[in-house]
Amino acid sequence: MAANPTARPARSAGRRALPKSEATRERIIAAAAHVLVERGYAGTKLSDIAEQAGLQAGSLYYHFDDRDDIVDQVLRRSVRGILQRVRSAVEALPAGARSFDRLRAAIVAHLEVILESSDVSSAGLRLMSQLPPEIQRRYRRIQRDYGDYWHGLITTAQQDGSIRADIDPVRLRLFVIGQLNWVAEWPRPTRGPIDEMAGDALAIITDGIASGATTGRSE
Amino acid sequence: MAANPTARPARSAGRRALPKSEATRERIIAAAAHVLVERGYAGTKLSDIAEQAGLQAGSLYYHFDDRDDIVDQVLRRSVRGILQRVRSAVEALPAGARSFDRLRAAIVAHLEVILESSDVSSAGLRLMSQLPPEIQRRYRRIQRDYGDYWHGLITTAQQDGSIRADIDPVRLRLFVIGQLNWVAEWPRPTRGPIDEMAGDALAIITDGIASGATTGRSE
DNA sequence: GTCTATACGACGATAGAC
DNA sequence: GTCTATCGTCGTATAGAC
Repeated sequence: MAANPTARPARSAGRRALPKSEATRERIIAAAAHVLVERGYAGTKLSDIAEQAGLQAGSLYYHFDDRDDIVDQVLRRSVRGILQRVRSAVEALPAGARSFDRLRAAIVAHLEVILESSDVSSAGLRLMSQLPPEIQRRYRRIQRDYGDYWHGLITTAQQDGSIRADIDPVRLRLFVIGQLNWVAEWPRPTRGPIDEMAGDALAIITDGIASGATTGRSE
Repeated sequence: MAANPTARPARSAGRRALPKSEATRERIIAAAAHVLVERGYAGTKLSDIAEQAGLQAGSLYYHFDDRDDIVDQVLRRSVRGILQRVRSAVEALPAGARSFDRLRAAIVAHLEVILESSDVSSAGLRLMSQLPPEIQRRYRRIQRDYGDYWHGLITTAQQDGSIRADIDPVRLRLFVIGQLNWVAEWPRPTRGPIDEMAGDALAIITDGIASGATTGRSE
């Protein structure tokens, strides 16, 4: 609504052809994600975003319509980014990979994203509940896509018998993803190297915490 | 700091002897918890709390010093309540209960609290990250007690071999509790009856999602 | 594109009537 | 105890200089 960049960057040959402002736009989004995760939706002030991005509060309005517009962009990239990462991790597997391994790859990828860029990516996961209904609506659509993707992985694995089928696939998914998502809330000191964390998570999720046979599933 | 109830309620015989105002104080705390969970820390306005509690914003100051005082009370009760519930659930077991069963009882109790009073109880769990450092500090002490209690349950079970010992007890705890905590974020429709939810959670946590032997722990 | 200055509204907190 | 003002502060958003 504000910007009207009549001309794209003069030379598109260089290395990437970034419209001059597009770059700071990204900086702002990254900054906003950081503040959002730390302060929550309502606690995110434009002045904080601006400071984090290295400019003045008023300048934000050159790049975005208003506060919610910024939030919107963050959320959109958040889940979209995770979906891409997870999907490409799964598709990177050899052609005939077993459904169980595809699920494992998804689990690891999901956790990796959270641990790596805990800002931009995990923002969407944690803010959902406190968002104003309107934003929540728009955003839920994107998140549903992600849920659907997982749903496919899980039901497939259940059908070919590689994972237990006695639990509703939706709940199973929510329990598993939830366990991973909560890692974003862990105090930094308790976290370990990504590969260790992934290994532990996988071990618990696939095999459980019971040692060997002690189980006792029937109660 | 404001109130100075010179006289306790005249008759203490009745049924409970509630200092007249003590009752509304509780209403306010419950209301605040509700708003906090829905809007986040910064998004919680006094006017919302007041409305939810059935009085005017200004009236809140008769019962509390300021906004943060209210938040403080909510958080304090939140984790304190969960600890009590979980502890009493564990202690309700027969004297010589196996460590594994004690852990199971804790898992179920923790989940139950979240599912029942998703407001007051889960408030503390979800707000931690977005709280201003000062409040966070005071509050972390209480939460540490809760973590310690779990730590005891887990290390004991690891030592007597009833649960796997190849995963750091702290991480094991965080993964398990995290999985349960995230249930508070589930959309209502996806949740089921408490006992079903508890059964599923227990099954996944203890036995994992892999079907029988397919495991593949080594990678 | 980014700045400074400012208008405007919203919310926390206080004062005093009832 | 709870209400109805009201003040002061802070944050969003706009305007206009650079």
